[in-house]
Amino acid sequence: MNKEENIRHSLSHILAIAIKEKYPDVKFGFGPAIENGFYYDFDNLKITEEDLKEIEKRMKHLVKQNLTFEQKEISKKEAKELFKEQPYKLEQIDEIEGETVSTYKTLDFIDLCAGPHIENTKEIKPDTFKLDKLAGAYFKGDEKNQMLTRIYGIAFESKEKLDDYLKMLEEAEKRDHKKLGKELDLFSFHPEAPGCVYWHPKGMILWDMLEKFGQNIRKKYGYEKIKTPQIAKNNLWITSGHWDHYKDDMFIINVEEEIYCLKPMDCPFNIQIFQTKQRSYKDLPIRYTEIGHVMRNEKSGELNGLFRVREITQDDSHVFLREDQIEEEISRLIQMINEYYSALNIEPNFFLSTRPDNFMGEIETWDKAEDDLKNVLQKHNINYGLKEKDGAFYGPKIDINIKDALKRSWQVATIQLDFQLPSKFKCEYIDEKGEKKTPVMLHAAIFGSFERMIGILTEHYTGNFPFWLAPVQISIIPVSENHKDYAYKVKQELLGVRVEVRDENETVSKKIREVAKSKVPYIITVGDKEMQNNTVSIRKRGNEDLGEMSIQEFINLENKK
RNA sequence: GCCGACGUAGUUCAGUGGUAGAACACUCCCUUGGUAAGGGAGAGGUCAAGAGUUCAAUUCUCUUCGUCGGCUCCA
Repeated sequence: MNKEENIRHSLSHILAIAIKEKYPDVKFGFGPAIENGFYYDFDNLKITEEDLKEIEKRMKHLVKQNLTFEQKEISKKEAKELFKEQPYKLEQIDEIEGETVSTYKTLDFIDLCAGPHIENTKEIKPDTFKLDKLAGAYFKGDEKNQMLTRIYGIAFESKEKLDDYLKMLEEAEKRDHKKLGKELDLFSFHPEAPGCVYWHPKGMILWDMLEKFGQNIRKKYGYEKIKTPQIAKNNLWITSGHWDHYKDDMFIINVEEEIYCLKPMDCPFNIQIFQTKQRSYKDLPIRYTEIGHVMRNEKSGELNGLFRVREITQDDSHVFLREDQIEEEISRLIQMINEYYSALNIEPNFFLSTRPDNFMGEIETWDKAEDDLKNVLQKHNINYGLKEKDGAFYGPKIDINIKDALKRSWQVATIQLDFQLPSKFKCEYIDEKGEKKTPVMLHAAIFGSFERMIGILTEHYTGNFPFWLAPVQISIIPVSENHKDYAYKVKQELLGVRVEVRDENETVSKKIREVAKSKVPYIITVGDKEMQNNTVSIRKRGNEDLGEMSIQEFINLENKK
């Protein structure tokens, strides 16, 4: 434990004291140190963000009193007597191992807490922390439990570090894809279709380029493109097991007294295509890829810009294979993922997600599947985190997460190893002995969804998309009316490049300003000089003047990269 | 879904219990231009929607919808 963490932990304790003074009847939950600060959960606390200011003031006052934290181990029996009015603390006492529990005392406030804390609040400078925001949070993170009121604070060792953090938040705001999406005219949302994206022409270029980029790589790895229905009868998902797990989150339509669903995922359809023929072991692996439009009724509070939508477009793949092909095929997928993300200049963070509580099938099968995934990760020397119990109900997964501007982690790519669905659907192939066998299935998405990926990329590049992705690649600004024709001539020579000619009746400065704000990679200016020399003057995004050159010189320059 | 904050012109935002404001964008006119805003005029709003309190509500209260930050969830 480092000092900063001790400070944060101690501040949560001080927060509890300040709250207790003003709201004597509160019940205390947990109050840990977290990244960038701390929080404390309270029950029976009705409070608004307005009140936080006063509490923060009181905390600063308390900190200045040079208060001490006295640690004391007491017996569980003693603790239960001490915390008899505190139901959440009593529950914690029962869960702590051993005969004694640790308490910390400051003034006359005693908290159940393993610590450690700093020794004295004089180690905390009042200008290094502040209360941040309010949130509801379920006790122990379980939806079935009571929702407590959580107060978040941010705290650092020094004012400089706090200021750096606040500055990072400010910068993150500028990178926010929801803001950039509006400014760069990429997409919009409307109240009539919450969680569904309206793609504008410029956003659609990003989409199309990414789709092409992805499909080219998929082709190279032997994937064949398919397309499957948007709605289907619910028995399909009863068979797959999704109905049991997710029916509340599916969009359901009644048609002629039957129940249809908007498809929430593509897998069963892929299986049905596999089943249209008798398959030989020699046919495997069969690799399908699909741009899958799936609809999931995500809870309203979970929607978040492009990161969490209800209408999701996955770059989905399903591979049917023999057991002896598992490692090789997963290796190929990892290779493919690395190829994608290195081209996008993004570092993928790998995770292994293991068997959830509501799993389908046999534990032995799961253990083997998890081992298979581990082996491949190790073979590729990949450092991966563990997401325990976070697998799909039909199989464990390798997930790839990427952080947004606010450093929140979002799952993008996923590789899922599935022994369950093929057998649920009685999928089979004929092996070399002429016997029927059930294939294994891999589910994989590389972007995850186009929506989320475009959100992530927008924040990653702060809207400064690389040349190949930029919706407008070059803006040509004619200096005056007389140079318009030449500007269009230059445009014609830049065949296959997304070029716009800014010939509206405005000053050059103004047009430069507008184009620069729209983050176009290159600005070409043409006037008398260029017309005479048959050249263009080029300015690169970021205000770098490349000077005058011929169009061919410019093309060579960009191609070299 | 839950907790909290927010919702005023196309956009970014002021503002008020008594006829609704700016900047940018838009339209028109002047200007024919050399690297981040040339000048002028005009148009544009049921102040998210609904209900209540009030002589009067964009402003106060409640409900609904939406957005954001968390929690939960994420096949």
